[in-house]
Amino acid sequence: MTLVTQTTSTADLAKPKTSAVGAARCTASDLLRWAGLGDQVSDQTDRMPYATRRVRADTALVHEGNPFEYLYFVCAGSFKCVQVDAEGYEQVLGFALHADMIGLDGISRGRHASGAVALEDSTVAALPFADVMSASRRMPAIEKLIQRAVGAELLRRSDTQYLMSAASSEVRVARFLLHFAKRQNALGYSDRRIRLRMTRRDIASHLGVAHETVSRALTALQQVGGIVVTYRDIEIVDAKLLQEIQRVTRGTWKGALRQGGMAGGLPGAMPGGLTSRYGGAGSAAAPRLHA
Amino acid sequence: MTLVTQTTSTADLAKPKTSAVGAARCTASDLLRWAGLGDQVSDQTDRMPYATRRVRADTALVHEGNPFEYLYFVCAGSFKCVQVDAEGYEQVLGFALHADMIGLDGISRGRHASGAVALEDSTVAALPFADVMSASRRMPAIEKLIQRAVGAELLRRSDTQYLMSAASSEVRVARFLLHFAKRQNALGYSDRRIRLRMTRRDIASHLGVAHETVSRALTALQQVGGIVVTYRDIEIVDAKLLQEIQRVTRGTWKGALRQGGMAGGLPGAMPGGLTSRYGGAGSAAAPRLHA
DNA sequence: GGCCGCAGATGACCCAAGTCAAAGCGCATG
DNA sequence: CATGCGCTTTGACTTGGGTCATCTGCGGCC
Repeated sequence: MTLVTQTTSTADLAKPKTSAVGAARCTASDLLRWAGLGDQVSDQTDRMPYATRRVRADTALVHEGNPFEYLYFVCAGSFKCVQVDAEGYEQVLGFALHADMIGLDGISRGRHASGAVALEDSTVAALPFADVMSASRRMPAIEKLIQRAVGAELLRRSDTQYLMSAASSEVRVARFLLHFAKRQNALGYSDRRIRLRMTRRDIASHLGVAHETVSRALTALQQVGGIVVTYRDIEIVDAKLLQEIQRVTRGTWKGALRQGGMAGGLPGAMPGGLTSRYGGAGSAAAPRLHA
Repeated sequence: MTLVTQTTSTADLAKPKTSAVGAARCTASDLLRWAGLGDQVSDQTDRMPYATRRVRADTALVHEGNPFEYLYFVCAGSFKCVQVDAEGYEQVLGFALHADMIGLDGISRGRHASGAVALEDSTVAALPFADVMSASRRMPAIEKLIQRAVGAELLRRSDTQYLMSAASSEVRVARFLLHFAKRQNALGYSDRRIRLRMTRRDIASHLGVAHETVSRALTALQQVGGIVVTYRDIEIVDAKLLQEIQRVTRGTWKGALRQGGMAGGLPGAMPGGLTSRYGGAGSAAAPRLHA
């Protein structure tokens, strides 16, 4: 789904430079600090100014197919990385958060293999690739930064394949949430409260399911007491349960948890529930939103 | 599917060094030539000897979780890259062919995020990562080699996500075949005759479907005249048709080809055939392609 | 040479999830 | 403040493909 027509996004893409709504300067030291390599900062790293760009929500930072010139380091905000197929459908390859690198997939062919669209107003450092390479030859800290970025990117791709390898949609969603929480946690945020910046459609595309299915899966996970959903705010109330669900690659997790391991059984609100499809008998305390 | 128990593969994994059935030496020049960068060879690149290892079919070159020390360059043969999940199921992340690099995903954490198992008797060059990095600092050709390897790896991952983003299993298989043919072609082999070294299960795992479904999809693609299947030898007899099928991301390709574009309809060998499951009311003029 | 085991193909059955439809809500815009 | 569009959720219906089961054929092994 998510047929790309002339939505706001694409409309904005048309205007060349609109996406940059501001510019500033930062140095390699800033990069290192942002990347959590603050201890590697030396005085020489300070003499490497790079431009930063502000990118408004829903505008493209990188266009698929455009020449590869810059690597972008996410200083603030978040992006979705997308490919549009021949039929015009948008495939979400992944999400780039703070301290992630965007554009690495342009290295091999000199053209960006995927596009990047801001999910919120964001700031990136634009690093001319040639400069980065020469800098990394001179400065070990920069080399390390690049290595880490590349490694992280590869890991993210593996993780995505892991997400999509799950048979059940609820398992995919559970994995996505846990994975997302872990990434947020690594950035210093809570690992219990997830603030999703992307739509259900984006998540669905990323997981390879229909967007309605994502909705249903979230509802189901909420009904068994694993999470509390408030629009794009997700609170993980039973990480252990999610972990159990997430482990199930084949078949339905209900069966697996029932008979097999499952530490402490299912939490409170579910006696014989989950019958019909997703909890059937409903009940389970009318989950008010807007907590 | 593909529950990893004590199969031959795993049994072999147990024995430490068994996988290496031979060793030899090669130089950086050899690497560059293998990688198609022969014109970059200079006399200084000759002074970099690396060990090569022979890996027997069904034995592991890299074990998931083991310390990351070497990058492996595939000199001959092919591998499957796998992750084993908590339940013991094997997920095939991708296939490494001649001139591909194995082990890059160990960079970020210092441990291999995935394993690699030889699909046939193969030969790799084992490159100590530290050496590679220092060499690339001194020799632009090596730096380029690494860059290309990283870029190629990232592209392969994108391609995999593209494979798995297709809704229909037949489309996934069509994409896989075309993708595989293209890779073989880039290595100088025919782009019409595909010699699969992996089992249907491996393919199925890679595509995220059941292995029976891969069988059925191959049969279906054969019945519409797109390919001819002889065990693990696949001949692409109508690339154009496969291309059309491959484009369809959502829904069934039959519908899409019927009504929509589809250059010339379906080829000869299907009068009323494919009725039961795969073709429905048939009809709609069956003009041959093969333009 | 005969046996065993695994790869592959195919049929039968059924359910998870895709598709279509509709309704509520929120946010942006004029 | 009114309007409208898109995000989200939920229901009903349909089906692709997962699962289970069987059969064949090839290859390795004793």
